[in-house]
Amino acid sequence: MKSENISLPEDSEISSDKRPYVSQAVIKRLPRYFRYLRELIAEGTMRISSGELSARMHVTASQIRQDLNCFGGFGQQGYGYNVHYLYAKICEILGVSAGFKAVIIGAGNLGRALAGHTMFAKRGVDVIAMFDVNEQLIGSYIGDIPVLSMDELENYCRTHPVDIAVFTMPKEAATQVAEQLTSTPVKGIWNFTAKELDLREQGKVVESVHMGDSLMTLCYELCRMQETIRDDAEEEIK
Amino acid sequence: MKSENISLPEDSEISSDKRPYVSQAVIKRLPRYFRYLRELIAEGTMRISSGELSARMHVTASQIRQDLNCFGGFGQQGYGYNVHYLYAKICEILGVSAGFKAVIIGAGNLGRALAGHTMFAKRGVDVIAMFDVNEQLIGSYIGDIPVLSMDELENYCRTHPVDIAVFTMPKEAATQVAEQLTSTPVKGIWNFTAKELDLREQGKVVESVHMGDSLMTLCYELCRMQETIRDDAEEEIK
DNA sequence: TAGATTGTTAATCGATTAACAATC
DNA sequence: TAGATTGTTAATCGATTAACAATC
Repeated sequence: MKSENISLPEDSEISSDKRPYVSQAVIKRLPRYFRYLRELIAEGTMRISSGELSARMHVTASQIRQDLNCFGGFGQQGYGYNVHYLYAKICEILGVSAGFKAVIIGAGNLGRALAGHTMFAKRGVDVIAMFDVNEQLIGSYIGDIPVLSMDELENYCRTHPVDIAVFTMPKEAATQVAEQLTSTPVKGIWNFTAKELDLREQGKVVESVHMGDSLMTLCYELCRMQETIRDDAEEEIK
Repeated sequence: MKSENISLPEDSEISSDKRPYVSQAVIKRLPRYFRYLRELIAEGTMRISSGELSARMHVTASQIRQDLNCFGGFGQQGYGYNVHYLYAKICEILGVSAGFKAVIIGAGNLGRALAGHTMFAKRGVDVIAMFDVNEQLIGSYIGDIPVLSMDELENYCRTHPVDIAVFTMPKEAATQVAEQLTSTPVKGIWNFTAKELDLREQGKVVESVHMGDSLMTLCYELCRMQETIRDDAEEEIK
């Protein structure tokens, strides 16, 4: 940063520069960069150009450079990008080293599938507890994660540094649980229920995994495919 | 449709009209319409205008009309949309009545979570079998879905009308299983593994649920939120 | 008929791609 | 220095919104 004697303009520059608008389109692509960079590291690749990466990821080199430059100049002209450095930067942007703590609400199959997944650890998220209404499960452990009673949820979240609540309980409970979390430090909901939640007013972020929507997109594509086959067959007859 | 005596121009019109380009952006929104229409039906609402629906869904009325008109004029001037009719049309577009059959590959927690879900039935997809390598599970039932040996997968898919394979097994197996499916009638892969699959050359559609990406998006938002809080605090000090 | 609301065209906005000067 | 590749600006492309004529 250039040092100037007049500090006022620089100060105001920082606060406006610090939060440049990054479009949702770019944000949604960041995790994909994260995955590919991990792959490159696993392969032992030290450096990569936007051109090489674009070939691998099936996107344009231009887009890669454009995306990365939303957050700063991570590359070097004539050289490309240092894989380790770029990965570190992406991790920083995505909060991998932020030490976020999560609880899973619902210890059914889905909750257990997530609890047993390496996904959280890979992304620096620490799952510290699970909650369920099932008396049979309360007190047990899934891996090394304790299953606690739903009755304790609110109190637990108030007395522990929980950042994220993962919603894997039946969707009927979603609204009520969301309410219980209003006065806790939980700031993010990772929602697997079909219920659409809007907690912006409570100052919480909701990220939903709409599995049903994904399935329907697949079905749509299958329909189009069948149409194409049928049309081609008709074309044949002609 | 207006009837004309000269039929040739009409014929060519149909084949070019039948597959109008529908953007990915529109396609990704269709399942959301599906969900809101189900909600309206459950509430007993018979008719809705694009304006009312837009308020509910937090999108513009213009977008709703634009989206729906990609597939045809489902509304009526001065009236709006008949909820049941529109729902039927959306179902048709999304293949809800196409009778797609699916198999789930991997009877672990995730596979079982999906098997027990109402999601498939609601979308007209019939899960007819599950597959696993675990001898303990083979021969058992999850709900009314039989768990079969992975060894039988290829043969089963060849002798049954399977449209969709759901990938819930460890990601290490993804490529190999995809290969096993090449010569089967399976045309769609619903992929829950972190492995990126491109099976366009084999004429298959892949729809992936990248849960890890979703989690990272949430973490990104949490980071931004914390930044804002910190910045506001600094602002306070000044 | 008058009012409402669609279907559709035109205007705007944003995101992607191309191009190239800067620079390692 | 010459070659390579970034960072960034400008051009293009596509998606969203606005507007309104058509029409129920």
